[in-house]
Amino acid sequence: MKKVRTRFAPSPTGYMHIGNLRTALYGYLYAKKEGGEFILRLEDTDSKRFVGGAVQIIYDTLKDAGIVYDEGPDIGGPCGPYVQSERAAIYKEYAERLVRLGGAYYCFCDKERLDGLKDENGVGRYDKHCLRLSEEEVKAKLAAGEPYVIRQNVPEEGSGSYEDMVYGKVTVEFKDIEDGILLKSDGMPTYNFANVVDDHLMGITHVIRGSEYLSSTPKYNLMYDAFGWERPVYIHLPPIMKNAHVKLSKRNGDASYQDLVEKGYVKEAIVNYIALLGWSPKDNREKMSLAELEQSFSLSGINKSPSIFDEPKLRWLSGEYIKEMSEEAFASLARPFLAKSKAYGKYDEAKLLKILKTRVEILSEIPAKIDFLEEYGKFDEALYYNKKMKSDAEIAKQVLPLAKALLAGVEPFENASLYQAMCALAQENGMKNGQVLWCVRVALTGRENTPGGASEMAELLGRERTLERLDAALGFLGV
RNA sequence: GGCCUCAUGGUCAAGCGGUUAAGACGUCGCCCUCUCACGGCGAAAACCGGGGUUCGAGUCCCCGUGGGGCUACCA
Repeated sequence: MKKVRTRFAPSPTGYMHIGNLRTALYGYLYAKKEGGEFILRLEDTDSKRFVGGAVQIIYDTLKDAGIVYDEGPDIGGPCGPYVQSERAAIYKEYAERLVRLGGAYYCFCDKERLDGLKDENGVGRYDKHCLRLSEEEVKAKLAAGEPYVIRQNVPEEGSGSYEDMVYGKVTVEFKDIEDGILLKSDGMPTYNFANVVDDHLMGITHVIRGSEYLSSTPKYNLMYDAFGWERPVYIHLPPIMKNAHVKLSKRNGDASYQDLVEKGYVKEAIVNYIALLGWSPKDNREKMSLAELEQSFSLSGINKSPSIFDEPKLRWLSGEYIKEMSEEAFASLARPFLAKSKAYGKYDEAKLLKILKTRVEILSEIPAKIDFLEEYGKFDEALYYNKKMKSDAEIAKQVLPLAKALLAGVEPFENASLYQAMCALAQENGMKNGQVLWCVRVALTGRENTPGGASEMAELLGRERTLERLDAALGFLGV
């Protein structure tokens, strides 16, 4: 059995979007699962689309996501170079060979003639005009230095079929395929050609790519056949959609991997989530580490239909990862976001992290959750009202002075003892625990919702600030 | 327009001729509870339509409808 070799062949034209990452992930997972190799190749044959920095983003993203390749531009390998723009001579040689084999031909048609072939809707295929040129004519034109391209010679009759691992049998009539350009006039190959040559030369056994190539695969097979090369196994992936009609893409400003990380989604959750977009394991598990994915990945679990990227679910997964994370791991992930809060550095970090851990799903929620520690000012008395607690501003006027006196002396000034003391206070005054606790919490924070109860908030603020705020709250109430 | 392809709750997604049509997210309700959250329990919610095939169809076939893709000297 031949060793499995898969590849991820992105075009460095910008950010790495989720769909791209998933293609890379599946290629990686399949190779790992089969004990094979995963290769990174850069498809930069279109100089017009080159975007500076895009290559680095690809390296960084893969590395960050834990997708490691065995061969690639930056690490080398036996089939290099792994950058198509550095392989121009190779494509030229193979294109010429394909011409000799009858699978392609030189074409000297200019733009005007080509445009003339199209109808008012811009539809119309090449008419094989230059295929009829004699060998001498071609030689003469070449010698005269006329610009040319090399076109694929697609049969006018018959059809091509192949068995896709996820979509099953796909057949396309040759008459529906145009004689596409393989080698451009600038000497660079088009994707259609480079991809075939490279996949063969790099020993790729399984081609994993988006479904947009489903119907053009027969023409690639025509080339494999003409060269006498073994066709790879094809695995086409359904698209990931932004909504029912639009594919997820950076062009639309949709979330890229980097964006998601910056928003504070846990990386492992992102990888986990995109693995589940278009694929599911036999046992239907959802939360899986990369290592687990490597174990359970299977082609048979790949779906055919497009799936919509659902941020709420990713959010949930991210929260799951946070909850089961160690304190230390959470601390290091949370710190940069903690630093964005005004409260940063002014409170016991361990205590902050503790109350945050079960309340945060994405790290960027952190600042807003603790800003009340530093943002405090007059607030609406209506906050004291709570039907279930049976509390309101009037109750607060009674509770707060008592609480202030009490809290001045509680030792230690910690959650448990504070809670106990406040409950005792409630009892002594014939009140419900909630009446005291609710009022104190509101007085201390000025917020309807806070990441913890009255006693936790008090501990966090410390005695001094707690008493200050109680005073201030009393002042707001006009007491 | 032509060609390829897809179609189970709002979303992801099991199912691969016989099921009360899983599960997860989200939503809603209840419990826990010092708010929020966590945790626990529960509910609502789906086989695009029409023809076949079959004793029996979400599952197979055809047509329709709707979606996506390709139809570039882009990948």
